[in-house]
Amino acid sequence: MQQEKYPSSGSRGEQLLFLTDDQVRQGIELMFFAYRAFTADPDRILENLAYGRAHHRAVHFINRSPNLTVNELLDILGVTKQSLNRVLRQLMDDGLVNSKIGRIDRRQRNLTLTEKGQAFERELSDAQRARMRKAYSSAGADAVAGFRSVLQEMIDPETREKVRRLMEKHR
Amino acid sequence: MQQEKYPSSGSRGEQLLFLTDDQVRQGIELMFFAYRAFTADPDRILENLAYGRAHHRAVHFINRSPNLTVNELLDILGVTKQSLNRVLRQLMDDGLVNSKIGRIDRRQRNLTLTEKGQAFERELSDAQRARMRKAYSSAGADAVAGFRSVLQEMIDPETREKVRRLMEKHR
DNA sequence: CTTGGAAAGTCAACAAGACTGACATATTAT
DNA sequence: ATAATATGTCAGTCTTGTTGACTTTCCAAG
Repeated sequence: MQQEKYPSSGSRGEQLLFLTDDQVRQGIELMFFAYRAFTADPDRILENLAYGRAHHRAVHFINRSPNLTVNELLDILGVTKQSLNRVLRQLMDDGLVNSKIGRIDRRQRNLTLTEKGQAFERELSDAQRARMRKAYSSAGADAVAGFRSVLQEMIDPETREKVRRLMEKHR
Repeated sequence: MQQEKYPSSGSRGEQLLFLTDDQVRQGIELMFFAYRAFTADPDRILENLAYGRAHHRAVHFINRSPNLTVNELLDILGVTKQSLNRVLRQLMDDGLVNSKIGRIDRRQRNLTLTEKGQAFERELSDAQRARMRKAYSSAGADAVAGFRSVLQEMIDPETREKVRRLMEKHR
């Protein structure tokens, strides 16, 4: 969280300054504080509605990829079906999510948001996007490219690939 | 998670392209997946030891700022004292954390890690730092600067200032 | 010097959201 | 016909957060 210090020398050490334990530790702390800020706005909305982060995540990805199946959503979220089922049950009971039997494979359930669900999603993501957009524009386009690149590299290649495939499937 | 598309035109719209909803949504998803990856390595170690993320966080900040008080730690972590107390109790009972009565204000408790606690902290942070360092070196110094800058901007100014003060107090 | 309030600790009850394990049902694939 | 898959559900556990109530210790201002 401290101010970064750029040395003026042209030594080889300078090239790797961003890899010192101290720099890396600062990155770790930034991730902690930034993630908390990142979830703060939707959390505030959710706590008035008897929903939690789990509902937000489900709604986000159903909105993003309409008609995705339960298994695909499980894969994205990385939780157990029992855990997800509780959340989906509530969302369906409250009329935010629809579940249709699959056309091709009738065992599957294709999930979509109802209009009410879409409004809910928009309310949450508007709050979250506002913060993100502000951070983006304060930091500038080059910083955003760097931000994205470091986060990408942090994700395991298998996860990255798995998510990439799912995202393009539901174009 | 999709590939970024840079337009070749020089229009004014280009300047703000990275602020489209789609770009911002991709950033949001990156935060989600990257944070999960970010905590995965320490989580794996913790689950064999009957500890959780809360213990990791406490140990991290006690290591980072030896002799910080319970109140300061509460402020950093943003949880209730009851929640933190349970965690600290376990860590003290297990001989990882020491609590000394404050010199100036005897109501305060100054927290430090025992040698055992330091070893524990190192085990966890080595795992986490390895991923971070790898992401940093793959992405490069410029990307790291951008990464840090965007995360900084995402944090509320008050939090940023609060943490900055604490960090420099325990230099 | 007393008293008010801050810092810390503790107890109890509760909830969200994760987990495991077991089992049921429908449907598809072999 | 049988095996495997996709989904749903019941029951129980764990971590980590919450509130509320209460005590002890201690500093500082009246």
